[in-house]
Amino acid sequence: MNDPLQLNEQVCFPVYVFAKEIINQYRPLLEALELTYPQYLVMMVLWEEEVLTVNQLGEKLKLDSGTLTPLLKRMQFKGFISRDRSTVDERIVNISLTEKGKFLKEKASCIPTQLMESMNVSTEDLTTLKNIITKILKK
Amino acid sequence: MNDPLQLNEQVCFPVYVFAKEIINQYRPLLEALELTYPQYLVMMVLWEEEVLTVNQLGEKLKLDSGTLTPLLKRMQFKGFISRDRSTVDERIVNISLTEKGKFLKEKASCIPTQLMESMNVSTEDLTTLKNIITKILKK
DNA sequence: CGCAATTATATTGTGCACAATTTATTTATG
DNA sequence: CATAAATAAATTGTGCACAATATAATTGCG
Repeated sequence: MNDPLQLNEQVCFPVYVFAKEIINQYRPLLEALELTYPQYLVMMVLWEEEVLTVNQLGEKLKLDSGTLTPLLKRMQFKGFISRDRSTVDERIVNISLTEKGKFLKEKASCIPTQLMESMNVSTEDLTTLKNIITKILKK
Repeated sequence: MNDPLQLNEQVCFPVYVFAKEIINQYRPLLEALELTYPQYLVMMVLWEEEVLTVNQLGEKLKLDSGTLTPLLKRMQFKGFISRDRSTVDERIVNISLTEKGKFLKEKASCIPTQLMESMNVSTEDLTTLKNIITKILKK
């Protein structure tokens, strides 16, 4: 009988390493766009929706204001987004794309394909992976 | 045709969220042992091997000295490990368990089971997950 | 209306994670 | 043997990630 307190026995450790490895694969591609991986996630959400509150971004990306506030300030400083406090409800900060931010989508268009190539995985494994993880996360 | 630059289309995003979620599930369990997740990984390796250099730890855990040095200092401060510069080769720092560190294994023994319960996943999905990820990481 | 509870964001503090560089030691080579 | 190259940790700096708390605005209830 194997010791469950062994690294090899763990499922969580490969997941942890894999997540880091994905971000490392993204890094050089995103560097060309002056984005980090979490910042790229923010951009993806905004390319879909244009305007979102900090809260809504946090719900979609599973990040809290302690992470998002400084991250968004850095993105604002780089000119990709603007942060505007709502006049209707002054507690709310609306995040929207600048023109520069909108244009960035074109430059990013090749990234998903490039990443797939660099990971070199079958589409089948990828869908299985996604399905299982999504199922688990639903709880 | 779907836009590949949409969050829903991504496989990487669920992996990223899942990895964070795993660590969040561990957090309350590990807090009782005064360990963080990366520190727990170090302990697991040392429970298997007793003595390892910083480099060897880094290879097993896929972490570099910039991460490990301060992390190991915190673990030393808490009294779980000792850090001893090798007399044979003074570049090397050997990491070993203290008595307190060895005893901690008993307190940790219930963690794998508890975590499985809190995640509430079938063993089957878990093995599939592990197999796919391990296959990808081999490259 | 007035004030307590709630909500939205920001701040503070700790701990990774990693790139880039530095320091110290060891090894290999001319 | 001297010194250049390589190796092992440590340091520095940036950027998450999250807990805990603070601040400010809004809502709801007596």
